[in-house]
Amino acid sequence: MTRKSADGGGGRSTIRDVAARAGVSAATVSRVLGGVYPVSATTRTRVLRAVRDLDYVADARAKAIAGVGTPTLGFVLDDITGPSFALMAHGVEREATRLGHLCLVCSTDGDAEHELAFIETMRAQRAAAVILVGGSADTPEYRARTGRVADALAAAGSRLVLCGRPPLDPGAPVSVVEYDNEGGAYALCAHVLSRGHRRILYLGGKPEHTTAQGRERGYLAAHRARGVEPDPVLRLAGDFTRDSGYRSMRRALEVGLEFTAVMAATDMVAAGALTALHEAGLAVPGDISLVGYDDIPFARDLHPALTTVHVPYEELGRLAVRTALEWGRKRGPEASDEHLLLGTHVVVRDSVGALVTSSAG
Amino acid sequence: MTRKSADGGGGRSTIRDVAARAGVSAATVSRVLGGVYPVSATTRTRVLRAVRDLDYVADARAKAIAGVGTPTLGFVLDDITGPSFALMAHGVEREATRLGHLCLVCSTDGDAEHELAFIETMRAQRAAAVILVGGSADTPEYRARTGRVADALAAAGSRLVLCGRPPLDPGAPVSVVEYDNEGGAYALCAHVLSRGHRRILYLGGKPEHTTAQGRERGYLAAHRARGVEPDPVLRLAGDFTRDSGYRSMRRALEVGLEFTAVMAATDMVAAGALTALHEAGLAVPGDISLVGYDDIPFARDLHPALTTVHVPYEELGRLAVRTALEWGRKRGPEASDEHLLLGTHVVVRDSVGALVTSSAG
DNA sequence: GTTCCGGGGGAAACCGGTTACTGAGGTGTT
DNA sequence: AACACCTCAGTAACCGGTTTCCCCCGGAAC
Repeated sequence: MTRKSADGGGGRSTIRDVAARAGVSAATVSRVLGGVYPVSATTRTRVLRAVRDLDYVADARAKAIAGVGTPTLGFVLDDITGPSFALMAHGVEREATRLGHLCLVCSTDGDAEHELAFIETMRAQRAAAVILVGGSADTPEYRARTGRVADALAAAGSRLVLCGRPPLDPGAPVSVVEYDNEGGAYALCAHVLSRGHRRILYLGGKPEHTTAQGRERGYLAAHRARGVEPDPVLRLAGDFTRDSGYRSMRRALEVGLEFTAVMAATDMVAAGALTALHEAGLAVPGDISLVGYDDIPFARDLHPALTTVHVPYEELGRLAVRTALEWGRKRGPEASDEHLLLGTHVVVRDSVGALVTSSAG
Repeated sequence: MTRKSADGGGGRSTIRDVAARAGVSAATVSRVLGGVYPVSATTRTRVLRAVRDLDYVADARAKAIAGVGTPTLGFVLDDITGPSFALMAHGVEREATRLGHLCLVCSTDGDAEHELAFIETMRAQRAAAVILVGGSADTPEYRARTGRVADALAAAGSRLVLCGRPPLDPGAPVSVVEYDNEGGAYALCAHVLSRGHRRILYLGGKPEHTTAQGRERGYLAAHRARGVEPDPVLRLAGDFTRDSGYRSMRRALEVGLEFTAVMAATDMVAAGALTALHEAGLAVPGDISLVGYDDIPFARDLHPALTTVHVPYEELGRLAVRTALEWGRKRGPEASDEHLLLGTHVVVRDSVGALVTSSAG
């Protein structure tokens, strides 16, 4: 018994098995399944019968190689566990399947090496596009290497999309869909400053991380626009996790830093910081004001509800795939490298109080 | 100029392009890249040179069809946005890539139709396994249909894995990796009862949802074990979102339900409920005690920190892929349908207080 | 100087599909 | 009755790889 088994439904059957069972050629089976080519009614039913009997499904890889496959799209993120990443991932996935694409996903845990490797895999998969979600370390080598894979992808007719990550060097064949990271931070910090605060503790991320950098820039710019020089002592590095916020806050309290407000780089960080503040017996916003960034769903369930910056993360993800796919369609003329910048807005809740100064300082 | 361009790096080149450029046959290129077959040093360098010049990467689909591809594994979840789903997804993804598999992902937003369609797509992709993550509506038709796709997958040498979802009818060729949903709820509820509470409001999920059912069973069983008959009025349906918790809690308060503690079906629901309680001026746990389920990272940042049930979600995801893949390996002998049940434990924080009754009730 | 051996590489078959080309058979027109 | 035309199905080439089979050629052994 060869592997060309004609058993009823048992095992992976090929189009030839179906053809044999229906007493026709493989081409005919393909045509019946494919749709448009004229096939007589009796043949069609015989073929469909065989297909059903064998529970046949055409091999998608073979179809793909023949040029009629479901297109695929790869996307990479740091860690699906982060709420804002999850939101973007959701947007990407929803829009991709809406447009009939499959999603290959990979998380890197911040490992640039791994990211590059995955992109290479996507190139091998002939993915229609690769979407890089979330910030990254921004070293010159990194930009150069990412630029190179962007070139490789472009040469293969694919496309690299940066989603929520700043552009590479100009000229790199990438599409960029990001939000106004710095502007959001600026507006948020301005809000805190407008309530009278002057010593605002900034709980940041990794110094080389682009998202952290953008938010810190906004923090600094808002200060300077008000004519207050931010104290460098008040800027703490960390990462974007809840635990980092908790630890940083505790340490700040222990070493006796002086501040009346805290601006956390993310809502997660803010959540950890809030817990540390509570544990220290400090009231928010009575004693200390606190703001976050991202407006994750949970932000409003913290106590007090967290004032933060809303970022249209899911929309960002959707736009990333739409951009990638549209680019692929109209490639011909002079497909300029798109760069979309979505707006953010601060959502004021209950976590920042007005600071009444005894005198006009 | 035909499409067989031999340009330097520009565009998708085939193995034949590389062969032509290196002045060898396609077979030789394949052998150089493949590894083991003896190839002379000079030929090897010539081929590698051509590969580099053309920036050639073998088409993964073609390799797959020839039987030497990177295996793929599909996984389906309700909504990546839910923290516990995200945790499982992370586990699945990490373990899959650790074992050298690619991940095709799809979220269904609870649409069973869509779930079935995706599984069919995975069958066409010849996925090594398909992992269904999270609960589902448990109707007889659903079990029957899922059983059928499980059969189809099994016939194709693939495998369906249910992760965090109860088994199908016995005999269905599926692997199950779940946690003790009911047991966790039982322990949690027992804890609340042990602090003196007798009227515990249960904020549940959709009645047909298996996860919701399991937790409710635990709630009921704990009551009965204590000899207290739970008041049906205290069981509210909803879904597993924060908003649902908020709304249900408000409504419960408005209609004047009497209770001294709240057991939310998930931490998300608990978070919404907590905010509603705060807004109503009720202290937790002073006036009302509150517990959740899932132990999502945020649970400890609520105020008060939430007592809840810890579920090893990430481990669950990892185990799901390991189970699936091991099954595929040892298929021969008498690959019994595995069923793993992971334990949970309640983590006591600050959200439930002791109820002092005026007299022994 | 033959024969034998084995290393290295090419031709061709194969994986599982699609599709351009070809041709058989039936119908309609003059 | 002859011819054109249309419908439908089969043959074969192709997609981009891998692998089997076979041959050629150089060196060692006799």
